[in-house]
Amino acid sequence: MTTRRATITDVAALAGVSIATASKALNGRDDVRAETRRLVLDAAARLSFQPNTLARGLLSGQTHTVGLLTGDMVGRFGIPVLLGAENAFGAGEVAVLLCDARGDAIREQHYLRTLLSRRVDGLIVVGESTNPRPSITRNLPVPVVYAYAPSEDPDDVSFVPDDVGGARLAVNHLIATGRSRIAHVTGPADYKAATDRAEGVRQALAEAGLEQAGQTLYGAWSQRWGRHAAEMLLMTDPEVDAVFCGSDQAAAGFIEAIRERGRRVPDDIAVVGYDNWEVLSEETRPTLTTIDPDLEHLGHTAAQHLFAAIDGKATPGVHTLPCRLVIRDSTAP
Amino acid sequence: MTTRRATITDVAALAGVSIATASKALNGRDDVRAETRRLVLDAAARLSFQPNTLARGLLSGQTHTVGLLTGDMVGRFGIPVLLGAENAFGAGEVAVLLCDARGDAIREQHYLRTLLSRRVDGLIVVGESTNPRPSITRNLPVPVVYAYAPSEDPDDVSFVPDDVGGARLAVNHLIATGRSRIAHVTGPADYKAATDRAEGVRQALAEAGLEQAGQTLYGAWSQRWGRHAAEMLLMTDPEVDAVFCGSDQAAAGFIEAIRERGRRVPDDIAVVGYDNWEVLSEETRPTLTTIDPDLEHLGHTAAQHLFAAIDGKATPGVHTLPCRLVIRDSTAP
DNA sequence: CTACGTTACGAAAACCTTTTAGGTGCTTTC
DNA sequence: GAAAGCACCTAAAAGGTTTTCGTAACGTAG
Repeated sequence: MTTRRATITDVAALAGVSIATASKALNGRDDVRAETRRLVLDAAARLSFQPNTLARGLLSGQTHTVGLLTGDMVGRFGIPVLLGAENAFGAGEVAVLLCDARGDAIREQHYLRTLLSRRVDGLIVVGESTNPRPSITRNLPVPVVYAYAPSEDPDDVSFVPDDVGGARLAVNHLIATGRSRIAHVTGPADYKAATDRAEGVRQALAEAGLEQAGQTLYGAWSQRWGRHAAEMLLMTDPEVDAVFCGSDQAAAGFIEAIRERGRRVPDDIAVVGYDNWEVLSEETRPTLTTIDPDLEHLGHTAAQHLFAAIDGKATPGVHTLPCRLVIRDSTAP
Repeated sequence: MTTRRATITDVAALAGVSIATASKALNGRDDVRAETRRLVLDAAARLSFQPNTLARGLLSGQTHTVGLLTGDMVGRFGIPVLLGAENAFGAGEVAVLLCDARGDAIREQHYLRTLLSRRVDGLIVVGESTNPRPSITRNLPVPVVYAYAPSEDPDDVSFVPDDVGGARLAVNHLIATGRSRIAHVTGPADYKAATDRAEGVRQALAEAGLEQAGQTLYGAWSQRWGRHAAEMLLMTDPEVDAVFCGSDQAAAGFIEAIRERGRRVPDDIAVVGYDNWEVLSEETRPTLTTIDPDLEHLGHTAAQHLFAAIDGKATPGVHTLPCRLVIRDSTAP
């Protein structure tokens, strides 16, 4: 099994040429006769030669490798971002070094050193919430792009989903389907995602000249909170005809609870969720209209801008990426 | 920002010693006076020197990098395995190159070449189901470990969860809490996970001298199927007093459907799920007793055995790792 | 004083590839 | 017939680090 791997020297020797010629033949450069090239290629194939990327990188200073530093991969939101990024890199012949710091700043520093000593060409930092996070860009010899969680430093390059816009999409859809008593149930108030979405609700209702039904109910992202919020809302605002929930989980709980109390969805109350987490949004009864933050696309975009930054064309600032409305049965007319 | 990075030559020059001495000082070898070492370390710190891992790897032939080749990361099961592996590697100063082949054999070959040309020390292949997958080990110059999906070649090193044992755990728990009319609802019959669990059910019931309530119901892994199966089961075997579901999703649907038909959980019917997918198992009412396949541990173990294989101590064969029973309210006595 | 051992350091080779700067033999041009 | 141009190839350097071996200085034993 572990026979020494063939080097370009072996290939050159077998082909009967110098290593310089072998290199040129293998890399498709001209200055080499067609017949000679065939000779070299044959030799390479016979030895199943694979160029040593390390040597190449050592020479060129470019490793075609990027570091993917995630704060906490256990959560649900980092994964699609990571996936989109990996996809974009893979297509560009760039390899991805994965580092999960697990929310530990010490570990993050450690990984950062590791990545730099491996001479990555760039870094992408994926957060688990949209709350801004400390910048690591200072004094770094490589470009950095932040995805999902933006950097606290506005001069860094960050990509975040447009939570305000997503909420507006949801509310406008509810208005368009004839609802006018619209409530908002969402996650903890210390999540920027929650306050941003609440702001989007405010904007959309104001533009339509409508009053929000009750206060925004901040709680948790869970199904349990959705059930609880439903009970509260049916007591305080019984005439509500639509609810926009800040997560699909809350929406699922909400639907479950109001169904048990005999309200029909969407006939009595229309419900919109957030995240388009399909294991939930396609399994509720009725299936759930929701906002898809398009995280895979976000990861992809972040990766592409990292490429640009590596080529010296950075685009500083916090870039906001649009969400999509996915209409299902919980708001059907 | 992009000032040239310091090399060991710069450090040596600043410290006024040769690069050989600098190297020895930095790597903690003896043959260097304490005072000289301090000089070198100071110089390194002042230049914020970071050794170039590429150069080191080129020389030693060891890159301290492993490839993580996943078949399809979109799914739910690969992620925890990957996480466990990443964790084990990170602790061992080994970096992880992440490649998601997205179920495409061509892409997998491409990634494989990439990884080999980057001179990874080893490879870990993470599958998305427990169905055996084609081996890639043939003629590879580095060791490979398969996690979750075993290799078709029994001489390879594979780690899989013990689905038979997990099912036995579930059924024995039901028997221990006094149930005797136990049914089994699970996923598609072309999943080894489904047939293995069905076999575990058969074994546990046989050992206890009990008959299974009805046939094993093969269907899907979804909530929808759980609901559907509940309706079928209440028709054909109304006296059933416990159900073991092959997934938490099916169990959630099952509970929902029988609650709507007035059966109480666990009083009338006890329910056990599979996967311990906490967003579901802790949100059902009542919360769900389930089998935790301990996938993070599986990934961790696979990584450790890859280390061993790199050191020449491979452990061929398919290794089966135990699952854990997590008791919650859906089976409480 | 010679022979030898020890300690601390330096010179140079090695790892593998790409690129630069020639070099050789041939054909074309005036 | 000489100069110039062309096509094809090679030697050597460069990239950053580790390691092996050599060397110098110094002390100790004979």
